[in-house]
Amino acid sequence: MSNSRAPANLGKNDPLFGWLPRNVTSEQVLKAMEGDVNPFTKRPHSAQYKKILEARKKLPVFGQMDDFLKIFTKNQIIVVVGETGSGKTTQLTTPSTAVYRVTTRRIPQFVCYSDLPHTKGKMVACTQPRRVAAMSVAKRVADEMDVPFEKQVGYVIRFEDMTEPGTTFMKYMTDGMLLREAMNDHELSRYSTIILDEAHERTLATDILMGLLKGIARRRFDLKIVIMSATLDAQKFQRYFSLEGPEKPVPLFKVPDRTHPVEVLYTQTPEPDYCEAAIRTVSMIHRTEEPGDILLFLTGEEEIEDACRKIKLEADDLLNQDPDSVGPLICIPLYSSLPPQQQQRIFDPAPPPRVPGGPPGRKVIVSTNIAETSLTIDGIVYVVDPGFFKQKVYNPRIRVESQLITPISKASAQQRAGRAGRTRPGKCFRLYTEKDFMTELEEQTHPEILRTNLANTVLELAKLGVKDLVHFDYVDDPAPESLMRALELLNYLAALDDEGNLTALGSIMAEFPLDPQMAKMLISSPEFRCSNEILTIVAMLSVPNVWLRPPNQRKKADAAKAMLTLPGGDHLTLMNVYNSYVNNKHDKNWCWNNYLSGHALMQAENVRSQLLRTMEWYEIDLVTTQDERRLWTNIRKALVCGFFMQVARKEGKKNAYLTVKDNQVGQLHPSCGLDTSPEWIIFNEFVLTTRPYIRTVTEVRPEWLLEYAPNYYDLSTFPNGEMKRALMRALNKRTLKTVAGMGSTASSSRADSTAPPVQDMQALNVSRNSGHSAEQKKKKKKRRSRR
DNA sequence: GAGCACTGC
Repeated sequence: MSNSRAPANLGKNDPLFGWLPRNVTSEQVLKAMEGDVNPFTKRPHSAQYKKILEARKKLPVFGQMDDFLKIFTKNQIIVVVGETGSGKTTQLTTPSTAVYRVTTRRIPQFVCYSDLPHTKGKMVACTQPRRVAAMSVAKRVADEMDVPFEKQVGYVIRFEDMTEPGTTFMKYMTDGMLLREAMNDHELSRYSTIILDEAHERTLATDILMGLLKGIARRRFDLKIVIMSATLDAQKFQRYFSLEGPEKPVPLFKVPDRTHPVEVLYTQTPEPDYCEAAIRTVSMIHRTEEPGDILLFLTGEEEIEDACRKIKLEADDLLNQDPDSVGPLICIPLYSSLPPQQQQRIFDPAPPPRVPGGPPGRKVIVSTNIAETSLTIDGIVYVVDPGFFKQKVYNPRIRVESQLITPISKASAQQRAGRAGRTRPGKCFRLYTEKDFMTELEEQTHPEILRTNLANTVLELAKLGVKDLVHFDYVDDPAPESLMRALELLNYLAALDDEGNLTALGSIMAEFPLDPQMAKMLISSPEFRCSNEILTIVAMLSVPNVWLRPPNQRKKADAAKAMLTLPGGDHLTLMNVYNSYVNNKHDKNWCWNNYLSGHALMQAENVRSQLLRTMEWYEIDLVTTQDERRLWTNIRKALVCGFFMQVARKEGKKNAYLTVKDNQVGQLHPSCGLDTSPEWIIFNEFVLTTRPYIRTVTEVRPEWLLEYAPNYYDLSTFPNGEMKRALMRALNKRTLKTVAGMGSTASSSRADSTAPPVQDMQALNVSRNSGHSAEQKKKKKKRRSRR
């Protein structure tokens, strides 16, 4: 075991070195905590720390730390739950002045005092599902341990590595980040203990990490694992992590989470319209309940904005009618696509009384699920819970993801209610009956792995060295159809060979933080001499929508968008927007005047430079063709290399398109910037909203499909129909051209190989397709005449 | 002629 990462100032004679980390007792930890010198920095404890320590000493809660250390030292894997209480109320046990409560937050610190990762050149990792949590918790823990932030205690999230190699031993990180590390270090050998926090959220990354860690634990006896979760899942994890079989569950440590009691009220009868009922309830609280802020949960942007308007109207009416008994009210919307500055408004104080001594004001926050876990707002006393949220569901049969408004789970309902009791006792109004709560709501929200497209995950698993994806030890097995769809896609992309093994190309694809289609397109793009452009397009496709469309300025916003739109296709328009943004020196005012989200564009720039670093690492050239006439054609060919499975052909009239092989009918989305409706298109998304829509589209030529995706467009296996006939016509045209003297090229030989290795892609020849430019000119002329 | 729940790499 190497000590190279241990701080240099730690000598062999250090008393800490003599500790047996696995047998540490609470007395030893207390001694270390109370000593003059901080054992982690070797510097004197700060005055502030000593003051806190004095207060701690008065509290008889150290017994729990002892219990934890006993369990932790004796076992390789344990589950820790924070009991949020159940049933109608939660108990208030100790006053909130308690300085050294044992909470789930403190567990990683106890782990450090016991594990002493810095003495053996290792680290303790603690994962979080969200970036903000990783950052803020790391900061707090550094303070509590009396060590400098971003030194001994640091964090790693995408774009930000706030750790110091050799010094940091307590590392907070997002779950996705640890998964990335595992791709290149399958044993996670840098860590002596790994803590998975918020495991009950069951994010895709946490689920995969759980499977990996269980495997690593069998090989690395020196690795300890702590799973932290809400109560409801505990038994499941205890059984899952048992290396000796589910009848011998791993030990559980319970931490009481202290919050204020929340009174939960149900409606007597079901509410037919939850939005209307929600507004009515907020109004009722405002009229009849004690002062205190309100949090209302709705499902999406439109609902929220609408509710805010109505609540404000009603409250203003009330204020005018009866200024002596009700105070003023502000209503603040909260959802993730709001610019950060507007999100900050939730921390504004409630408005003051209209006249001195009059009834106090009230703040109402109308929010999506974001306020359920990601953002905490102090001062909330009333929660209004209609019982719904929007959930992503994936249909592997037609390969479509959509958002559905669905009832929440009991666990979610409990979490929402808890938001009312953070500062003082509160009330939660559930807009459904108690009977429905008991009988209709599921215990838990379905884990993400059951509801999502697994293409990315399967590629990650392959890169993680998992040989048998179907029999991998999942906490919950994903749907076999989803796995099959993912394997199929990755095979067509040549990331996996016919035996399901990772190819050289697939290995590089996995290194990019992108969907496999986009990674493939980016890696292929130098062959078309347009990697510079594809890089931009990929970055733009990786960030949220850049187009702003404020409800009262839609026409202006649409006009601004039209100015930046290129008729060639939405992908080209995205590139144009990015280039204009850069040419205008990243000016926020320029963004604002053009109804563009400066925030999203900044993100795109960030993503672009991150991807560029990966490209450089793998020596993928950044090039732009000198022949401008061909640039757009080449970009579209590169699109085909990644997205050949997302192609549709025009069918009949009215902009209806039929997707290749999946046979789904969809319309061009109204946001689409094409000025014609071409026969063949390639699309980025097929979305199911009020109708099936095809979004972000660009015209392609059928002969490119045959040429760059010969396996998928193998006409001998293609289902009969108009689509096949159209492709046959294209094939015949191409054969004629080839015979006419362009000479045989790599494409004909490639048609038979299943998974072209990376170097084979060098064989793609760009110079062959000059024949199309004449056709395109004709088309342009046609377009112009129609205007 | 319409939306984008929320994360994460």
